[in-house]
Amino acid sequence: MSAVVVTLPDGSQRSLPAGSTVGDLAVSIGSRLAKAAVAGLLDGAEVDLGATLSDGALVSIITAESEPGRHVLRHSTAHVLAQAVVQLFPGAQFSIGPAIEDGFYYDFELPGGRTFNDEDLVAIEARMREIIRAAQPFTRAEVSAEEALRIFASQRYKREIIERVSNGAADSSDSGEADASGTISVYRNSAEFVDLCRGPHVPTTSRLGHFALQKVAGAYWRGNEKGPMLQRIYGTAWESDAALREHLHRLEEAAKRDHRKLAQEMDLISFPSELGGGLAVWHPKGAIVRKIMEDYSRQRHLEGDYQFVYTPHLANANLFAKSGHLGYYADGMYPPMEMDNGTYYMKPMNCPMHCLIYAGRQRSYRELPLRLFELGNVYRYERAGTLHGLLRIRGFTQDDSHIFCTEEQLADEITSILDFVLSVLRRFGFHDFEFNLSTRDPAKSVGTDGMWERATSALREALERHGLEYEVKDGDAAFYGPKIDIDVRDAIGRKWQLSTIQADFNNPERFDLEYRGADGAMHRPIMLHRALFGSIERFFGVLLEHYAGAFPTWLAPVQARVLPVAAAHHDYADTLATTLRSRGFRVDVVHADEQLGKRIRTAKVEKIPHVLVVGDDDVRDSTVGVNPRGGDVRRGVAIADFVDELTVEVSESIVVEEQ
RNA sequence: GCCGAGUUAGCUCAGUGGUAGAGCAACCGCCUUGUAAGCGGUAGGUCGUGGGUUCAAUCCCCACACUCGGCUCCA
Repeated sequence: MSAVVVTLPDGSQRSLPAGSTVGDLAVSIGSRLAKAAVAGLLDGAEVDLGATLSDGALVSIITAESEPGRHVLRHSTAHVLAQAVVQLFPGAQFSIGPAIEDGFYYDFELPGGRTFNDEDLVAIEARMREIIRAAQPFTRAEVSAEEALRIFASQRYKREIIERVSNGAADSSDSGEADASGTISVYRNSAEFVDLCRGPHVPTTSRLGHFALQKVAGAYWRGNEKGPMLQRIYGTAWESDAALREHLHRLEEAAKRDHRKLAQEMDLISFPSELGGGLAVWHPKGAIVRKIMEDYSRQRHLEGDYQFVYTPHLANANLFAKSGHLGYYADGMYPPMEMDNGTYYMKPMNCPMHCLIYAGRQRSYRELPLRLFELGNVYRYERAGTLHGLLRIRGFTQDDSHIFCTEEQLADEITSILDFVLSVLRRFGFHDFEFNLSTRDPAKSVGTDGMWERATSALREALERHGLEYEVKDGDAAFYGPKIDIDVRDAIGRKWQLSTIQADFNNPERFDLEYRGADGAMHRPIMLHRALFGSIERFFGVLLEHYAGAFPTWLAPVQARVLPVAAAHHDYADTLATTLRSRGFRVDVVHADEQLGKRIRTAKVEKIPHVLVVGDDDVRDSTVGVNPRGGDVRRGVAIADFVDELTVEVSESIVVEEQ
């Protein structure tokens, strides 16, 4: 009997009888590995455990605890979901069902336009568990397009995928169903259920089970909003019940940080429906935090040699025609207003107006880089279904700057902007960044190849000077130039896109911007768009979630609350508050109309950084009892000492994590 | 914009084809408080808005507004 020799990831070699499978290899290595195995990697390609080993292959085992392994579990669970739906809803069309981050989904179309409801999910989940208990094997077969079309004769979406694959027209939206080589494979896991799939899958449904169905949602077939709307069921699946529970717990924790909930509870911001969708009002406690953010931003921009400008909310349509916004983004703008001398629009961006300021007089190379800065209010008509608290809003404020510079200055300027951005974001408690470089989409862009190349390489150079890792997003740039987007990770690891630095050679052309060079000739400047917070509203929402409402002391709406133990201490408490306010701190007092324990609890629930309790001892000794958020109570602290501590804490923006 | 689910007291939520309830908050008393919920009472709602069905609608139907979960979009 002949043998195959394969190489493992550690470089060691193993010999197995010819015809052995990846699963046999796992068994030969060890029983624990065999138990954890869900698929294999054979010469770089993911395969089923049942795949036959080829001589000389490089093989590794994919286990359930790895991300690729969970991906397999999730994908297989999606198949079981489709099988359950097809059984429970005869005539259901099933389209695609990929694994996604933390879970999976599957898209269906039910006969007669029926939709899923919550009870359906319960029934579907029960049926899935029956299928899993039945330990049905996933059996792979490769078939011809003709045979696949016959197998899926009653499944219009599957037929469409098969036709695209066999025409060589498959794209990323077909991934998971078939591979780009045009090989069509199907997986059968019972007599009555077969699905079109590239694989790999777990060997039997018994390997699944640590899953939960989560929600139903509409989703367009192939993501095309002109196409049919399918019913999507989302679920999550893990390698163990412990991992599943942990994931569900993480979701609960994230829900507790929801900025909309916190904004309501903490009386920071609201969205009165009388005002209209996507429009927020800032209540006093939200507004003071915003003011501090803005004051800090202004201070940093002054230090950074930016010049402040102000521009109106409305502008004549001619301006937006000139800037190209009406051509490219009219759908995202509020509808026009007809006025006596023309048509006006709410501004969706500040840049056209900043261009007018630049163009207002002749400019010299000696003025460049010219950095204009504005906290500019803009209005964008976001479609009704896309609004999302402060994170997607129709009226917002950009910390917007437009920098006009020469092409030679570009790389230096971007380099210093990167320093500036990261320094500001760190002050707000973000330390984990990811950078994306978006490049040209030739189908949707203006400017010459040379300009795009030079601007893109300037952005790249700035990233590389800082030694920053970055991902290139091909074709993601705006129509007017390449950009760097900066994502941050928050306290619980979620990613938020915040800052952006964008090169623009379109607006300088459109506005015919020029400067007199050292050579005496006129030259065209390059413009950079740059926002750090992006939108103040959105940034505030992200901060709320990042800190779970427990703002660091420098940002907290109320930095300290004074609680007199009894009415006899009211005067002392009021005097203490006045003293602290005179030192620039935000302090309030709650008199002894309720018991102390109750008032302390209220202050803690409000996440106030310092609760100051004053009683007889304090009146006698000019001291204060300090109860910090997340720290230990100290009695008898001298007022002067507390003022010093608070001063240091605010200036160093020490973050006191909530317990 | 599309699919689905919602909207009841200031907040969080029960509830019913015969015009509504809890907890917290508010207000008023009592308690005089030393580090995370003291006790009692009072008040508070055109049940999102507008139509329709019905003897009767907060409940059923339709439209609209807003919210939520997705899809699509995001300069």
